[in-house]
Order: sequence, then C-alpha cells, then structure tokens
Amino acid sequence: MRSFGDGSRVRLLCLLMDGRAFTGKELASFAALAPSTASEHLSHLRDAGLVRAQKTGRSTYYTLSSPDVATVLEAMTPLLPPPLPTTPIAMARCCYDHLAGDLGVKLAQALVHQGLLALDAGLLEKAAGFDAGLRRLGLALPPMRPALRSCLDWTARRPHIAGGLGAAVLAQAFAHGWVTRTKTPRLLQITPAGARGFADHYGVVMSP
Amino acid sequence: MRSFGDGSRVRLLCLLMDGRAFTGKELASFAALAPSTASEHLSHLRDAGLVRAQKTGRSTYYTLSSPDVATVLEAMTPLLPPPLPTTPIAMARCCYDHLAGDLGVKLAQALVHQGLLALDAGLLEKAAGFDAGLRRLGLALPPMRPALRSCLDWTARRPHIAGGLGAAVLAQAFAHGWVTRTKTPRLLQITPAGARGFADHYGVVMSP
DNA sequence: CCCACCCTTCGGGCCAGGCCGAAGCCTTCG
DNA sequence: CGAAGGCTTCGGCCTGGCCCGAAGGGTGGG
Repeated sequence: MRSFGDGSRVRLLCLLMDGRAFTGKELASFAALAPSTASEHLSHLRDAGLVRAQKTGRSTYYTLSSPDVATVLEAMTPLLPPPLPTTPIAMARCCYDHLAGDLGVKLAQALVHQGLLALDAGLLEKAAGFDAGLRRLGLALPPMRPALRSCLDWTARRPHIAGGLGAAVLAQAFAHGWVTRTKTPRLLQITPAGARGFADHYGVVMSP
Repeated sequence: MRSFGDGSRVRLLCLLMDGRAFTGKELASFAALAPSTASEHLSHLRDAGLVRAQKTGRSTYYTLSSPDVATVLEAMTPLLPPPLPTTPIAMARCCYDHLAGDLGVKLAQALVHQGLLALDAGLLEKAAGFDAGLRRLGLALPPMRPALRSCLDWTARRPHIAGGLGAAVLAQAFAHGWVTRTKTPRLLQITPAGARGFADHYGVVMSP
C-alpha cells in the first residue's frame, strides 16, 4: 500500500507500464534516482508483490507482476490533477500492454464504427458484431483475461481499448511491424507500413 | 497521490466507501485517530480532491468526491495480501454504492442465470437479455454512469455488480426495505422482507 | 586473470510529515 | 448569555523512510 504513496515508486511502476522488462540501471536513470536507491525501491516493490524480478547474467530485469498493478495505476491517473508531464507528441503510446494516445483513441472509435464495440456513458462495451469483427480483423484474444476493459487516456481523456482485446491489437501491430518502440519508454513510432495497415485494416488515418 | 500511501488516509477513505456521509468525529473514532489528526488528513484529502466536505451546523460531513476514488480503492484491494480484517459475518455489505459480500455475489450469479449478464474470464458483462431484464426487475439505471462494472469482492474473491446497475440494485433494496444499515459502516442487515424480496425477485436464497 | 559492469547492502544524513494535546472559533442548546 | 460539543489551527515531538556514496559480491568480456 505504501508503494502507491511514494512518488519515486509510482514513477518506477509507471515506467514498467511500458510492458517490457527493464534493468535496474535503466529504471534508475529514467526515474532520476541513484542505482542504490532504485534498488531499494525495487526490492520493496518485489516484496510487496507488485513487480517481478528475473536475474539474467549480471542484470536484473523487472516487470509488473500482474495486470492488476497496471489497473491501479490507470485508476489513479484521472485523479492526479496534472496528468504528469507527457511528451508533446504522444500520438502513439503503449499503456502496459495495449495502445493508448491518439492512435489508441482512434482505434477505439474505429471499432465502434465497425460495430465491434459500443460507447455507453463514455465507456467502451462489446457490441453485437464483436465476435464476427474479431475474425474479420484476424485478432486472437489471449485466454484467461477479461476480453475488454475500457481505459481512459491520460492526455486525451477519452477511452481506448484495454483488456484482452487491447493486448491482441497491440500484439498484432507489433507482429506486422506497424509500430516500433522508441528509446523513450512507452512511446511508439508508427511505421510507414503501419500508416497503411491501420488505414486498410481499421480505417484509421493519423493526422501528421 | 501521497493520499494512497498512508495507512490512516486509506482507512478514512475505506470508511467512506460506505457511500454515506460521515462527520469528522465519527471518522476519527472509526479510524482510531485523534480528532485533530483526522481533521488534518481530511483537509489534505479535500485539497487533493478525493473527498468532499459539507458543513452542516456544527458538524462537517465528508463523502467521497467521485466514484473514481472508489475505483482506485477497489483496484488496490486485490493487491493487499491480507484483505484487511473484515467482520466475520459479512453476508451483506455495501461497497461504496453497490452491494457486496455474499449477497452481492449471489445477486450477480442470479442475474447471470436470468440472462442479463454473462461471465467472461471471471468478469461480468452484459448479455443479450440485459435491457429486457432491467424492465422485468423494475430497475432504473442512473444516467451519466457506466451501466456495468465488475467488482471483485474483498472476501469471497468473486465478482459482484458495480457501476450503474449495482447502484440501481442497492437503491431498489433500500427503497423496498430489503436491507438496512447497521452501526458498523458498510455492513448491511437483510430484513425479513428482504429475504422474501430477494427470493421472489431474483431467486436468491441466503443460507442462514 | 583482471577489469568493467551491474546489483545489492550498509551507514549515515536529513527532512517530511504523522501524531497528539492545548487553545481558539463557531454553532447549537438550555 | 453561558455551557457544551465539534472542527480547526498551532506547537512540538519523534519516527519512518528517502536518498546518497562507498564498499562488497557476482557475472561476463577481453
């Protein structure tokens, strides 16, 4: 519980929302902490069961231990008055394991337009064409996860797709090379192939 | 953010999950704090926008400022190893504005059985008979809220109904006198009329 | 084999802030 | 008008814990 009250720890957790595994050194430098301090925080988070540590060679890789942790962080963000300084061009971000940013919001709108999803009081829900749409788009949902969660975008304050569907969409985008990671955690770059892919598949056009 | 890291503040917020308004003195005694300490915490929480204070006569009544706050607390609970000491007989509790405990879990199962809801990977979702079921049961959804959220019960670890539907069910139960509040925050008593009402309306029978 | 690198542990400094009791202000009640 | 009850502010204590630098152990590269 104490983990969610400390700025540095929340910063570390937010970095891990990237979904990738990071080494202690990387996390320390991104979070602007001395390696020793970051190590202490990460040990604490590990003991609290919020992150998982995996030793590989001389590095230790940290990941969030469960989507539940990401859920808490997501739930907290609408309450933080300044939504944290974000990069100016946050067109495409990943949010733990799904797409966010402008791209995420527009994909959600596209799926509503295609009849897979519906908007109810600002939240996304399954619609009649859900299963048929999945097949048409070639999306495979991971098992053992809620198929759909609505997630509010940090900056745009509009819903995008989380849950199993969100993970499937992001996995598809990576598999097709539509997006690539950048040096900045969580920030994604849309490739030329992606611009075509998102347009053809989903009817989404990103403004320059 | 600091608000979610301090045990006393979280305790105060959890008390307000009752959904009712409490005075500062009540909150202080329930949270085992000196009135001055509780006052400081509550001022802090008010400044952070998490609770709302309303002065009435010589008392100040506090409530959670938005369902978003309850969402964070709910999201945090699966992560806390000991799910907080709960009352041994937690047959019926309210969880901010909806029913939880055994009664909440059983109501959710009943609505699944009646075809209003469906279970997907442990989470509740709308099903085909949703709208028809609402009319049959005489439930009116409040506007401007997500109709359905699945919420994990603290003790039973099984989903119950939150969101607008959860609020409607609880409101109906209060209106019909099926449940009454007790001295313990959040703990509800099922009335004899309630035992009949839940059985007739929902087909739910509470074991003694 | 030695060095470079990474992580962790230890010691110590330092400050935030949690906590309380006392005092002050306001409202209500007799 | 005085007394009582409730909330807040203030002062002061004190602990928890955040942070860092230095030292120690383990791993991989040259």
